[in-house]
Amino acid sequence: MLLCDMLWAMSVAVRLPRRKKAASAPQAADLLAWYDRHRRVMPWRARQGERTPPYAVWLSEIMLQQTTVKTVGPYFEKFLTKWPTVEALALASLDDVLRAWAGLGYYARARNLHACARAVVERHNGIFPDTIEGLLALPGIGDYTAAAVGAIAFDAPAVPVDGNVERVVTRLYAIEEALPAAKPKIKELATSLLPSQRSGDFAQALMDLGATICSPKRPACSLCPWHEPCVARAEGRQEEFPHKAAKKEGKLRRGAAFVVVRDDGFILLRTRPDKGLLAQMTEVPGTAWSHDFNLADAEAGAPLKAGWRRLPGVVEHTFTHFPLELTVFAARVPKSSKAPKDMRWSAVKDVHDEALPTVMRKVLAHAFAMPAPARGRLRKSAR
DNA sequence: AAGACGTGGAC
DNA sequence: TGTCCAAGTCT
Repeated sequence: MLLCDMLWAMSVAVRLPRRKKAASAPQAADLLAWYDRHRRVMPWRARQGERTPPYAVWLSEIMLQQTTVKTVGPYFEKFLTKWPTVEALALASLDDVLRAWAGLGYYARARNLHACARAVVERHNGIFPDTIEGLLALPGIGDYTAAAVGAIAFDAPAVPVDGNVERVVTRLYAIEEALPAAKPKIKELATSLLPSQRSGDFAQALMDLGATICSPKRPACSLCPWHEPCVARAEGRQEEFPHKAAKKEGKLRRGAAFVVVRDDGFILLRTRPDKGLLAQMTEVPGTAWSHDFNLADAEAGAPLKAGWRRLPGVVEHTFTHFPLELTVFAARVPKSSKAPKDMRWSAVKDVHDEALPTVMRKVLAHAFAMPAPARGRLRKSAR
């Protein structure tokens, strides 16, 4: 009797503070336990308890910027095979790196990747710096990547805040402020959850959680290790977060592209300017891409005199900030034809080795009536 | 500090 | 089909 009273009193004393159902603080341990059971397997991710070398962590993180895990996979393998060390990559030519990167997008990453490899070799004796500040000073490494490489490669106490982490944290705390203004607050809250050990696992766990459970649509809250402390979930508003500032859409631009084939099977190519869109990538000659492009004037922009014929349809491509429609002209010229200034002939059979961005691969596919790199982007008939 | 900077996949 | 978005950085 007395014992029962005591136990009852104790349980009340213990439970009362939680009675409010106020969300308890999220525990890193719960996330890490979930991660230990559900961590995804990826080419750059070491087995449990092991650590990926800094070079591989860095390479994967650069490739993963705004790019899906699935897309990155083959590129990561290719780069690691071709250039197994940062020294090897530093020794490569920029053109070789751009050609290997072609198709991945955001080509400034490839130029910075190359510059960063050289900086690590020249300024750090080939050893990646193990501090956030040291990493931040390298080209192509910003807030996110410095924290990611620091945490994953060196277990530095940092939390990388990417789209996944933004989603997880804004839901966890029901942050009403919109992105990107809420970024500092998110970073602060995420850091407050960081455990004293296993920074790298914590970072990857956060991202895995965002990628698999705490997804943009239909998050699987019932499977979430942070189900209980999640404020958005408690309010049934998990899909509302994160709030984002509205983005405006770009205006359509049009232009013409010229595919000229020499009788012996070479096509005319050139290299784009050092700066700006698709900088230093390869393209077929073409007009400027403008809002007021006039098809009637297109042939005036042709690289050389030839019997141009306009191909039916257009090539459609959408960049991050504007959609593009390219009308393609084709011609055949004799073997004796000279390449105009700043242009060169390239064998059709080797053209896939060129640093051709996807939009240019679409143009060539259109001209040669071959399958386009991306399905469903070609309009066959247009008139 | 807002805009430039690619691409492919999911729904 | 169109829209969103994916491990962002640089200027």
